[in-house]
Amino acid sequence: MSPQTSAPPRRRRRQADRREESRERILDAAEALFAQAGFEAVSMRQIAGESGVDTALIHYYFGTKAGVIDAVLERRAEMVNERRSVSLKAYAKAHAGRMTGPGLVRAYLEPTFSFILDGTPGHRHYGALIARLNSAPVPEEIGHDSSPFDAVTQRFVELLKEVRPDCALADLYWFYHMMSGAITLSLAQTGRIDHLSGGLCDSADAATIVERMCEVFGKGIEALPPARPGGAAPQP
Amino acid sequence: MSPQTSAPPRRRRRQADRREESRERILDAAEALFAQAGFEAVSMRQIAGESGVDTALIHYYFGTKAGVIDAVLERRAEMVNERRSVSLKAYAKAHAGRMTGPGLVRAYLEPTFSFILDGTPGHRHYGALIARLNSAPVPEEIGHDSSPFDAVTQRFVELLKEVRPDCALADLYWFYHMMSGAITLSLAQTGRIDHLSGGLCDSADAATIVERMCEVFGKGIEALPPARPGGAAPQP
DNA sequence: ATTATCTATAGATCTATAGATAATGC
DNA sequence: ATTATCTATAGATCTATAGATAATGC
Repeated sequence: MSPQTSAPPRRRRRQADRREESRERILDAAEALFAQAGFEAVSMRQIAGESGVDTALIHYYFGTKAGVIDAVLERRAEMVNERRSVSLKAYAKAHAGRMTGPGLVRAYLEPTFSFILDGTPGHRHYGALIARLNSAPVPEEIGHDSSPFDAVTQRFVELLKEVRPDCALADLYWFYHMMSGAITLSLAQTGRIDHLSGGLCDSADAATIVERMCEVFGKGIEALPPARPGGAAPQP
Repeated sequence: MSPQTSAPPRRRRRQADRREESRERILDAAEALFAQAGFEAVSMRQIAGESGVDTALIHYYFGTKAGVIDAVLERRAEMVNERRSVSLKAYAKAHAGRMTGPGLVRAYLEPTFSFILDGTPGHRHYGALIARLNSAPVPEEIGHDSSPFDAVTQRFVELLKEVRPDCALADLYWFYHMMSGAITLSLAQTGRIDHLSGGLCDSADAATIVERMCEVFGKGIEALPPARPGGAAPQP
């Protein structure tokens, strides 16, 4: 049944292909190891061992260890970000003037969870890695130029403001902060909630997490207080 | 103005005091460094340097590097946990039969935030450290026997069940998971929300965080769905 | 006599690079 | 001629311990 009939359809791989394959193998291994043990706990030798190349080759492609994690993050960051951005834009357009808390929350969460938790093992490792980075102080030398993410976040807060125009901006940022914490812990996939719940919860069940988060945060945003006159004056 | 008049009131410190002081200095330095950079990124030499002792002394007191972080965590864990436990018990007793979402959430959050975020710098470093550990896979070799924390968490979920007896237990665990994420990110004190909000939010403002969380999660718990007949049957 | 602390160092890493070699590209 | 890959190693760590020394305790 093997299609050995015709001449081998793909000839010896070209350099560009081998290059790309080696780079990907290195990044896959690094992504998994960094997610599992943290950047500092992983050695170049381990990455080399896991990916079946020599440490010298990793340096050849990525320069330094910091270069490796930068490449790991860059490889997926733009796609997540782009999906979030598109989803928010679509929701805002389709529901202009009648956006709801749960609807807006879902527009933000859906692409995140479906891309990362429902993706390949590599995507899940990436999620666990950014959860780690997100819980560390911001100027962490390595990777993580957060500016593209920040733009989408600002847009999300602007839309929150349309759902709750009476709220102080600071409180909407706090609301985002809470959601962000819940997202981060979910992407971390630590297995703690599975253990705590005696198996009732499954960290990998992205659909359920999204539903519960839409409910809780969609309703929760209604509970934010209206801007207090004593507080910082909303911009006129 | 210096009270040089009387003979030095405290005589040469005894061994037990010096021992304790050295241990504390080491733990303080380690706590701060681990919180800032993560366990693996910190060397025994750094801890020694920061605390003004030799690396050999750290090994003398704590055996290994893992022993150091164990001691760092143990030093504060019980107090946080005890405070949470007492607070929950008091709330449950005072409001038996008429507990509310916001009230119960506050009973859980208050001791956590007032103890850690409003404590000494050491307490805040401890908060940032457990935030890091919380975002890492669970069997992390080091420290963190979570069982005492787990007991209080289980109690909290039981009380949630009294507020929302119609909910599936799994969904109450998911609710706890979301809260836990928001707590974790708050304790991490990464400064991201301060930056994102252009200074409108202050990560160190424990009182505001607690208020907003009580509002959002106190209301949010109302949004959880009632147990679905198709789902796992609630225990009779 | 015991305990706290320091000196010195073994032994095992780890990152990074220089330089050789083999394959592909033109 | 260029590019991918390996060999070998320099140089800088890092954890941990053995053994000496100084102070306290009894």
